[in-house]
Amino acid sequence: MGFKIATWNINSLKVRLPQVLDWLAQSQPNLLALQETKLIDADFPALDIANAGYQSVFAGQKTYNGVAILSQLPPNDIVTDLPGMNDPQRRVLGATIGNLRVLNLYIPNGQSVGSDKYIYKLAWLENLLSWLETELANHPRLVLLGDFNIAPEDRDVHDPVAWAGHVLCSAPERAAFQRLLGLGLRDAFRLFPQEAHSFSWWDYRAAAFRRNLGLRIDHILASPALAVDCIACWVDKAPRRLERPSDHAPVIAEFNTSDS
DNA sequence: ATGGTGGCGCGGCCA
Repeated sequence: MGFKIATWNINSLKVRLPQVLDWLAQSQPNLLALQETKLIDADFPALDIANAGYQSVFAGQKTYNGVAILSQLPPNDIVTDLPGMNDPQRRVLGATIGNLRVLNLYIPNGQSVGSDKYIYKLAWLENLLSWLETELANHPRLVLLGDFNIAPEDRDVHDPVAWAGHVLCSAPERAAFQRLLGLGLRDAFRLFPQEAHSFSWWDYRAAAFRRNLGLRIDHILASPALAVDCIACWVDKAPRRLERPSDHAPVIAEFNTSDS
């Protein structure tokens, strides 16, 4: 038997909880990483999620950010910060689940190239890269997943000319993504043939989803020892079609269970 | 059209 892991920026878990519960029931992932929960921990709907068969671990804050991992097996060795960053923003959640090290990330958006938030994003990525060297050394079977707020290549962008050099597509952001791949991580989505114009996020404005004007910024990266077991990866666009959707769709990766 | 929509929370920030 294999297993499925997923990531979904749900842009408020309070609003989207019914959609998350429906999606869990239909898709039956072994693990779902959420970003932008926008809930303090005291308000996290752990009971509703437990009734759906999933344990929860979460690092929340009011109004902005917030990450959570829902899993069928218990999470251990939980981490909620990048080492060396004293950051009140809740964007990181690491846990060991079964024989898998899971790092759920809500990478900063960056707002616009050159802004303070963009500088923060690049510094954040530097800290992430340093941390990952240690994490990968300690955990051969590691998955890094979440909202990266980076479209790695032009084929991940509906209009690469219009987006050229802009935030989410700029050269320093893409270089940071390539350095993640340089650590041996594999972009699960690109391990397989995919339809052209495959995206994971569409702006709420200008009927972007209907016109498929999107970006692929939500990713599942697998360490070498895990990537060899990956058998599929896809975007599930169905939740983006619902009434009052998140602006992101879930991304799912499926793996064969390793013998070793 | 230098805009547009959505969440939070009630004015303005963030995406």
